[in-house]
Amino acid sequence: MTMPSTPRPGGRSARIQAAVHQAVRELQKEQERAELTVPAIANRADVTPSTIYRRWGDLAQLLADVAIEQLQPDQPPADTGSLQGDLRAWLIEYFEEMSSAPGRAMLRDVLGTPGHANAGKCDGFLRQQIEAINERALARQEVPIDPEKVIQIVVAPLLYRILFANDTPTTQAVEALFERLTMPTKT
Amino acid sequence: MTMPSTPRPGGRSARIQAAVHQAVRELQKEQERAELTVPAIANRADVTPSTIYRRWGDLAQLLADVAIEQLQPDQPPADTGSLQGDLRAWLIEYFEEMSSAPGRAMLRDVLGTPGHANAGKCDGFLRQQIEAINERALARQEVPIDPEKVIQIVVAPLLYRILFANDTPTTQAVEALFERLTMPTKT
DNA sequence: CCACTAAAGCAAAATATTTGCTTTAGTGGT
DNA sequence: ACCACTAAAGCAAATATTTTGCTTTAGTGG
Repeated sequence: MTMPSTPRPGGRSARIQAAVHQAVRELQKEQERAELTVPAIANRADVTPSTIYRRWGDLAQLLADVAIEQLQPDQPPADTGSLQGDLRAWLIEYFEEMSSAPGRAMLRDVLGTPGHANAGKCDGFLRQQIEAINERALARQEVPIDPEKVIQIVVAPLLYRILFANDTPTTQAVEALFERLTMPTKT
Repeated sequence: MTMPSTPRPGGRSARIQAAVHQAVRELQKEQERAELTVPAIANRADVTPSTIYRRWGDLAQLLADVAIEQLQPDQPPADTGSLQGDLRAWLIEYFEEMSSAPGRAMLRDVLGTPGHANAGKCDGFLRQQIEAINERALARQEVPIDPEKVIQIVVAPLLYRILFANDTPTTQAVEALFERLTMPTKT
């Protein structure tokens, strides 16, 4: 039932994909976006451009693919000893990352791409992390929080500010929204 | 103090811009995005491609420019007789538009583009419309609503769903969030 | 070890983008 | 009304990119 994302996971395909992804990440750090071109990436990855075009279609889709990979959480949220602590710490860190220039670029790459699959994964990752926090909370006999609520009350407004208002939410702004989660009757 | 967006508003520049914008809108309706290319647009607009490249830089920026123009409200929100009615009606219509395929495409074009100026305009338009509703409310002796609240509580979560969850919010979903605005103590 | 297949390489062709220079349309001064 | 001036458009040659048909290679299963 496991449909592998690459038909031959252990082999050449995977190596090429890794090389191309790494080339993208390297070049993103080294130069302007304007010079981040498919031939340049192919060259750095020691691959022919046609390989990239055939596998990813175009630059936008490749960048979205790389962005998603980087957006994927590599660690579970830190354990601070309580659900509230875990959630607060994770939210602060998450929005610090998303407000940064590279974070914004990743969001652009993911949202600017036609296929919705990528944006959907972002949502998935977010929920996974919240679930992970909830599971730890359950193990501690705490009462879990509705992930949907976290997203609606904290995540969505902050992403709105980053995406539409070009605002960089301060830690205080994150905490202010966080409070609404736990003190639902307060304004 | 008015810095004109085009240096010679009444003249050739404006005509060319109009022709190019219209060409984009026409072609967007007629064909796939893949065939929506700068040379094709130039051809339809009876303009040389280099004009487009020099004025807009590339396809993405041109599309973002056109999207912003279309996102700009052409009418003030409908007058239903009360602030709540105006706001509810406007929100429902707004999210119907944004959930549609063309609406999503416009959001993609705007958000996928590096310069943040465009996304910022979206936020501006939104607030303008809310302000317009508030001004009418004031004229009716009603108490206005904080635009920031509307955005945080209703707009941001719905945009999140459209952008990240590929969800098409129902009218009921819009209304459910709308209620939170006016009944702040309820869940 | 051999046959099979999916994906990569290669190179030529097709497209798109950039660029230097020329031409045109609008602006302001007389 | 004319003339000089300028910003933007047109044009065409030079580059760069993307696409494509075919060949080669690496991994898979028998």
